[in-house]
Amino acid sequence: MARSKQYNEQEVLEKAMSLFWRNGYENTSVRMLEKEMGINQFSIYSSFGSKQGLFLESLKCYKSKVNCMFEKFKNSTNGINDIKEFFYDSVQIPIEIGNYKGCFLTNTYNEFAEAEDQMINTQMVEFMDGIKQLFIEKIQTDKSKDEQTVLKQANYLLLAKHGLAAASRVNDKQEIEDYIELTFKNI
Amino acid sequence: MARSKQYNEQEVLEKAMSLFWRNGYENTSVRMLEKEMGINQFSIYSSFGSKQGLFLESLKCYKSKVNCMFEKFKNSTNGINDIKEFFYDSVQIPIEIGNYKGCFLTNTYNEFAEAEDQMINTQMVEFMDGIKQLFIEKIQTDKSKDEQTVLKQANYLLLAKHGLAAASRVNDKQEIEDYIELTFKNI
DNA sequence: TTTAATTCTAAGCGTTTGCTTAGTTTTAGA
DNA sequence: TCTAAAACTAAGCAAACGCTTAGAATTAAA
Repeated sequence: MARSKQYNEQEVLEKAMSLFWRNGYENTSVRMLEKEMGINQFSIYSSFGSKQGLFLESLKCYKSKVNCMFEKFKNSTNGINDIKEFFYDSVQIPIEIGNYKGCFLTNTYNEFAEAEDQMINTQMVEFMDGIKQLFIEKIQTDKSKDEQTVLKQANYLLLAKHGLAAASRVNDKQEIEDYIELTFKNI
Repeated sequence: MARSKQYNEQEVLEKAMSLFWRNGYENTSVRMLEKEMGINQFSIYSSFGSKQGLFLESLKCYKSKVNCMFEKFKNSTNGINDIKEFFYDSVQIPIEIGNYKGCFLTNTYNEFAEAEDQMINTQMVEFMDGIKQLFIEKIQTDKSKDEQTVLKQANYLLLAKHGLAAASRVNDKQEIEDYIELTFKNI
């Protein structure tokens, strides 16, 4: 009936993700994506609809890659210590996946912090709220803490996690480790 | 001999600064600057040379605006407590100056974190190194701390300050306050 | 009042952006 | 083998980008 695709959508999507991860959304042009993905603009648009569509798929692709980390985090039962482990993982795992610095999701959160893109903003807020909720649950396992303390600490750790993701793009391993250790001394 | 300028360079520079502050470098076009500054592109280029030249002047302009905060920080003599006060000021002062969220310099640091712009990168590294050095001096006023502890804590606070600046663009006053208080709890 | 230096306006330069489309090639079913 | 649907190539679209320039308007010194 018809010709079949000469590329694998998952494969080219991973290449797109890697490029978006390195450069961010605005600093990645469709021409750059063509080269990285090894397919023509027509193919990009027929498979993913638009640059934004491709970006959203790239975010999903990244999420599934780091999902094991979230699962480990959810399923552990050591309260605050799980959060600390999660901090270490969230620096290490992205390096293992793509050898790129920083978390693709948090980089995106920063890039779109005050932009008006509704689709991407929704994804980001969901992501951050999800993490915050997990933090709250972990902190609550210490029954001696009242509700206000739990919320304050969850909020503190969320901002610290956010700062960590920014730092992991620039700072070295030792600096990152010192930062995490001192962050949890305050809890 | 010749016609005189119909605008004040300092006045239009402050308007440019305000626009760059709100939108960042890449998301501010020369057309937008024209409107905000109220002068023609020709005038922008004859006064500031290039978009980058105008941006560098805007950074300088911002620096001079927040200089009082740095002076207060340098001249205080309460060690760690000065740093905490500096954290509070660095959230509050930018709001007082321009009613915009976040620190223009740190926003810029983030935007150019992995860019190749030499001029702007130099300015940013200088800025961050300056703050780090001040942190070290403040922490050293506690003679009980050995050199390694001083450096670790300085590094920790620098990353925290960085995270704070990002957070101040998004989070509310109470969240910011909780964050600062917990950051200094065990220092 | 003339003159020449400078500022101003506004059009337009070449390049890059995201995206589309005309036209060719491939390929599975009739 | 023929046909039609899908995938491909490559050229090109309008808009926006940073920046320049031709020419008119202004103004202080001669």
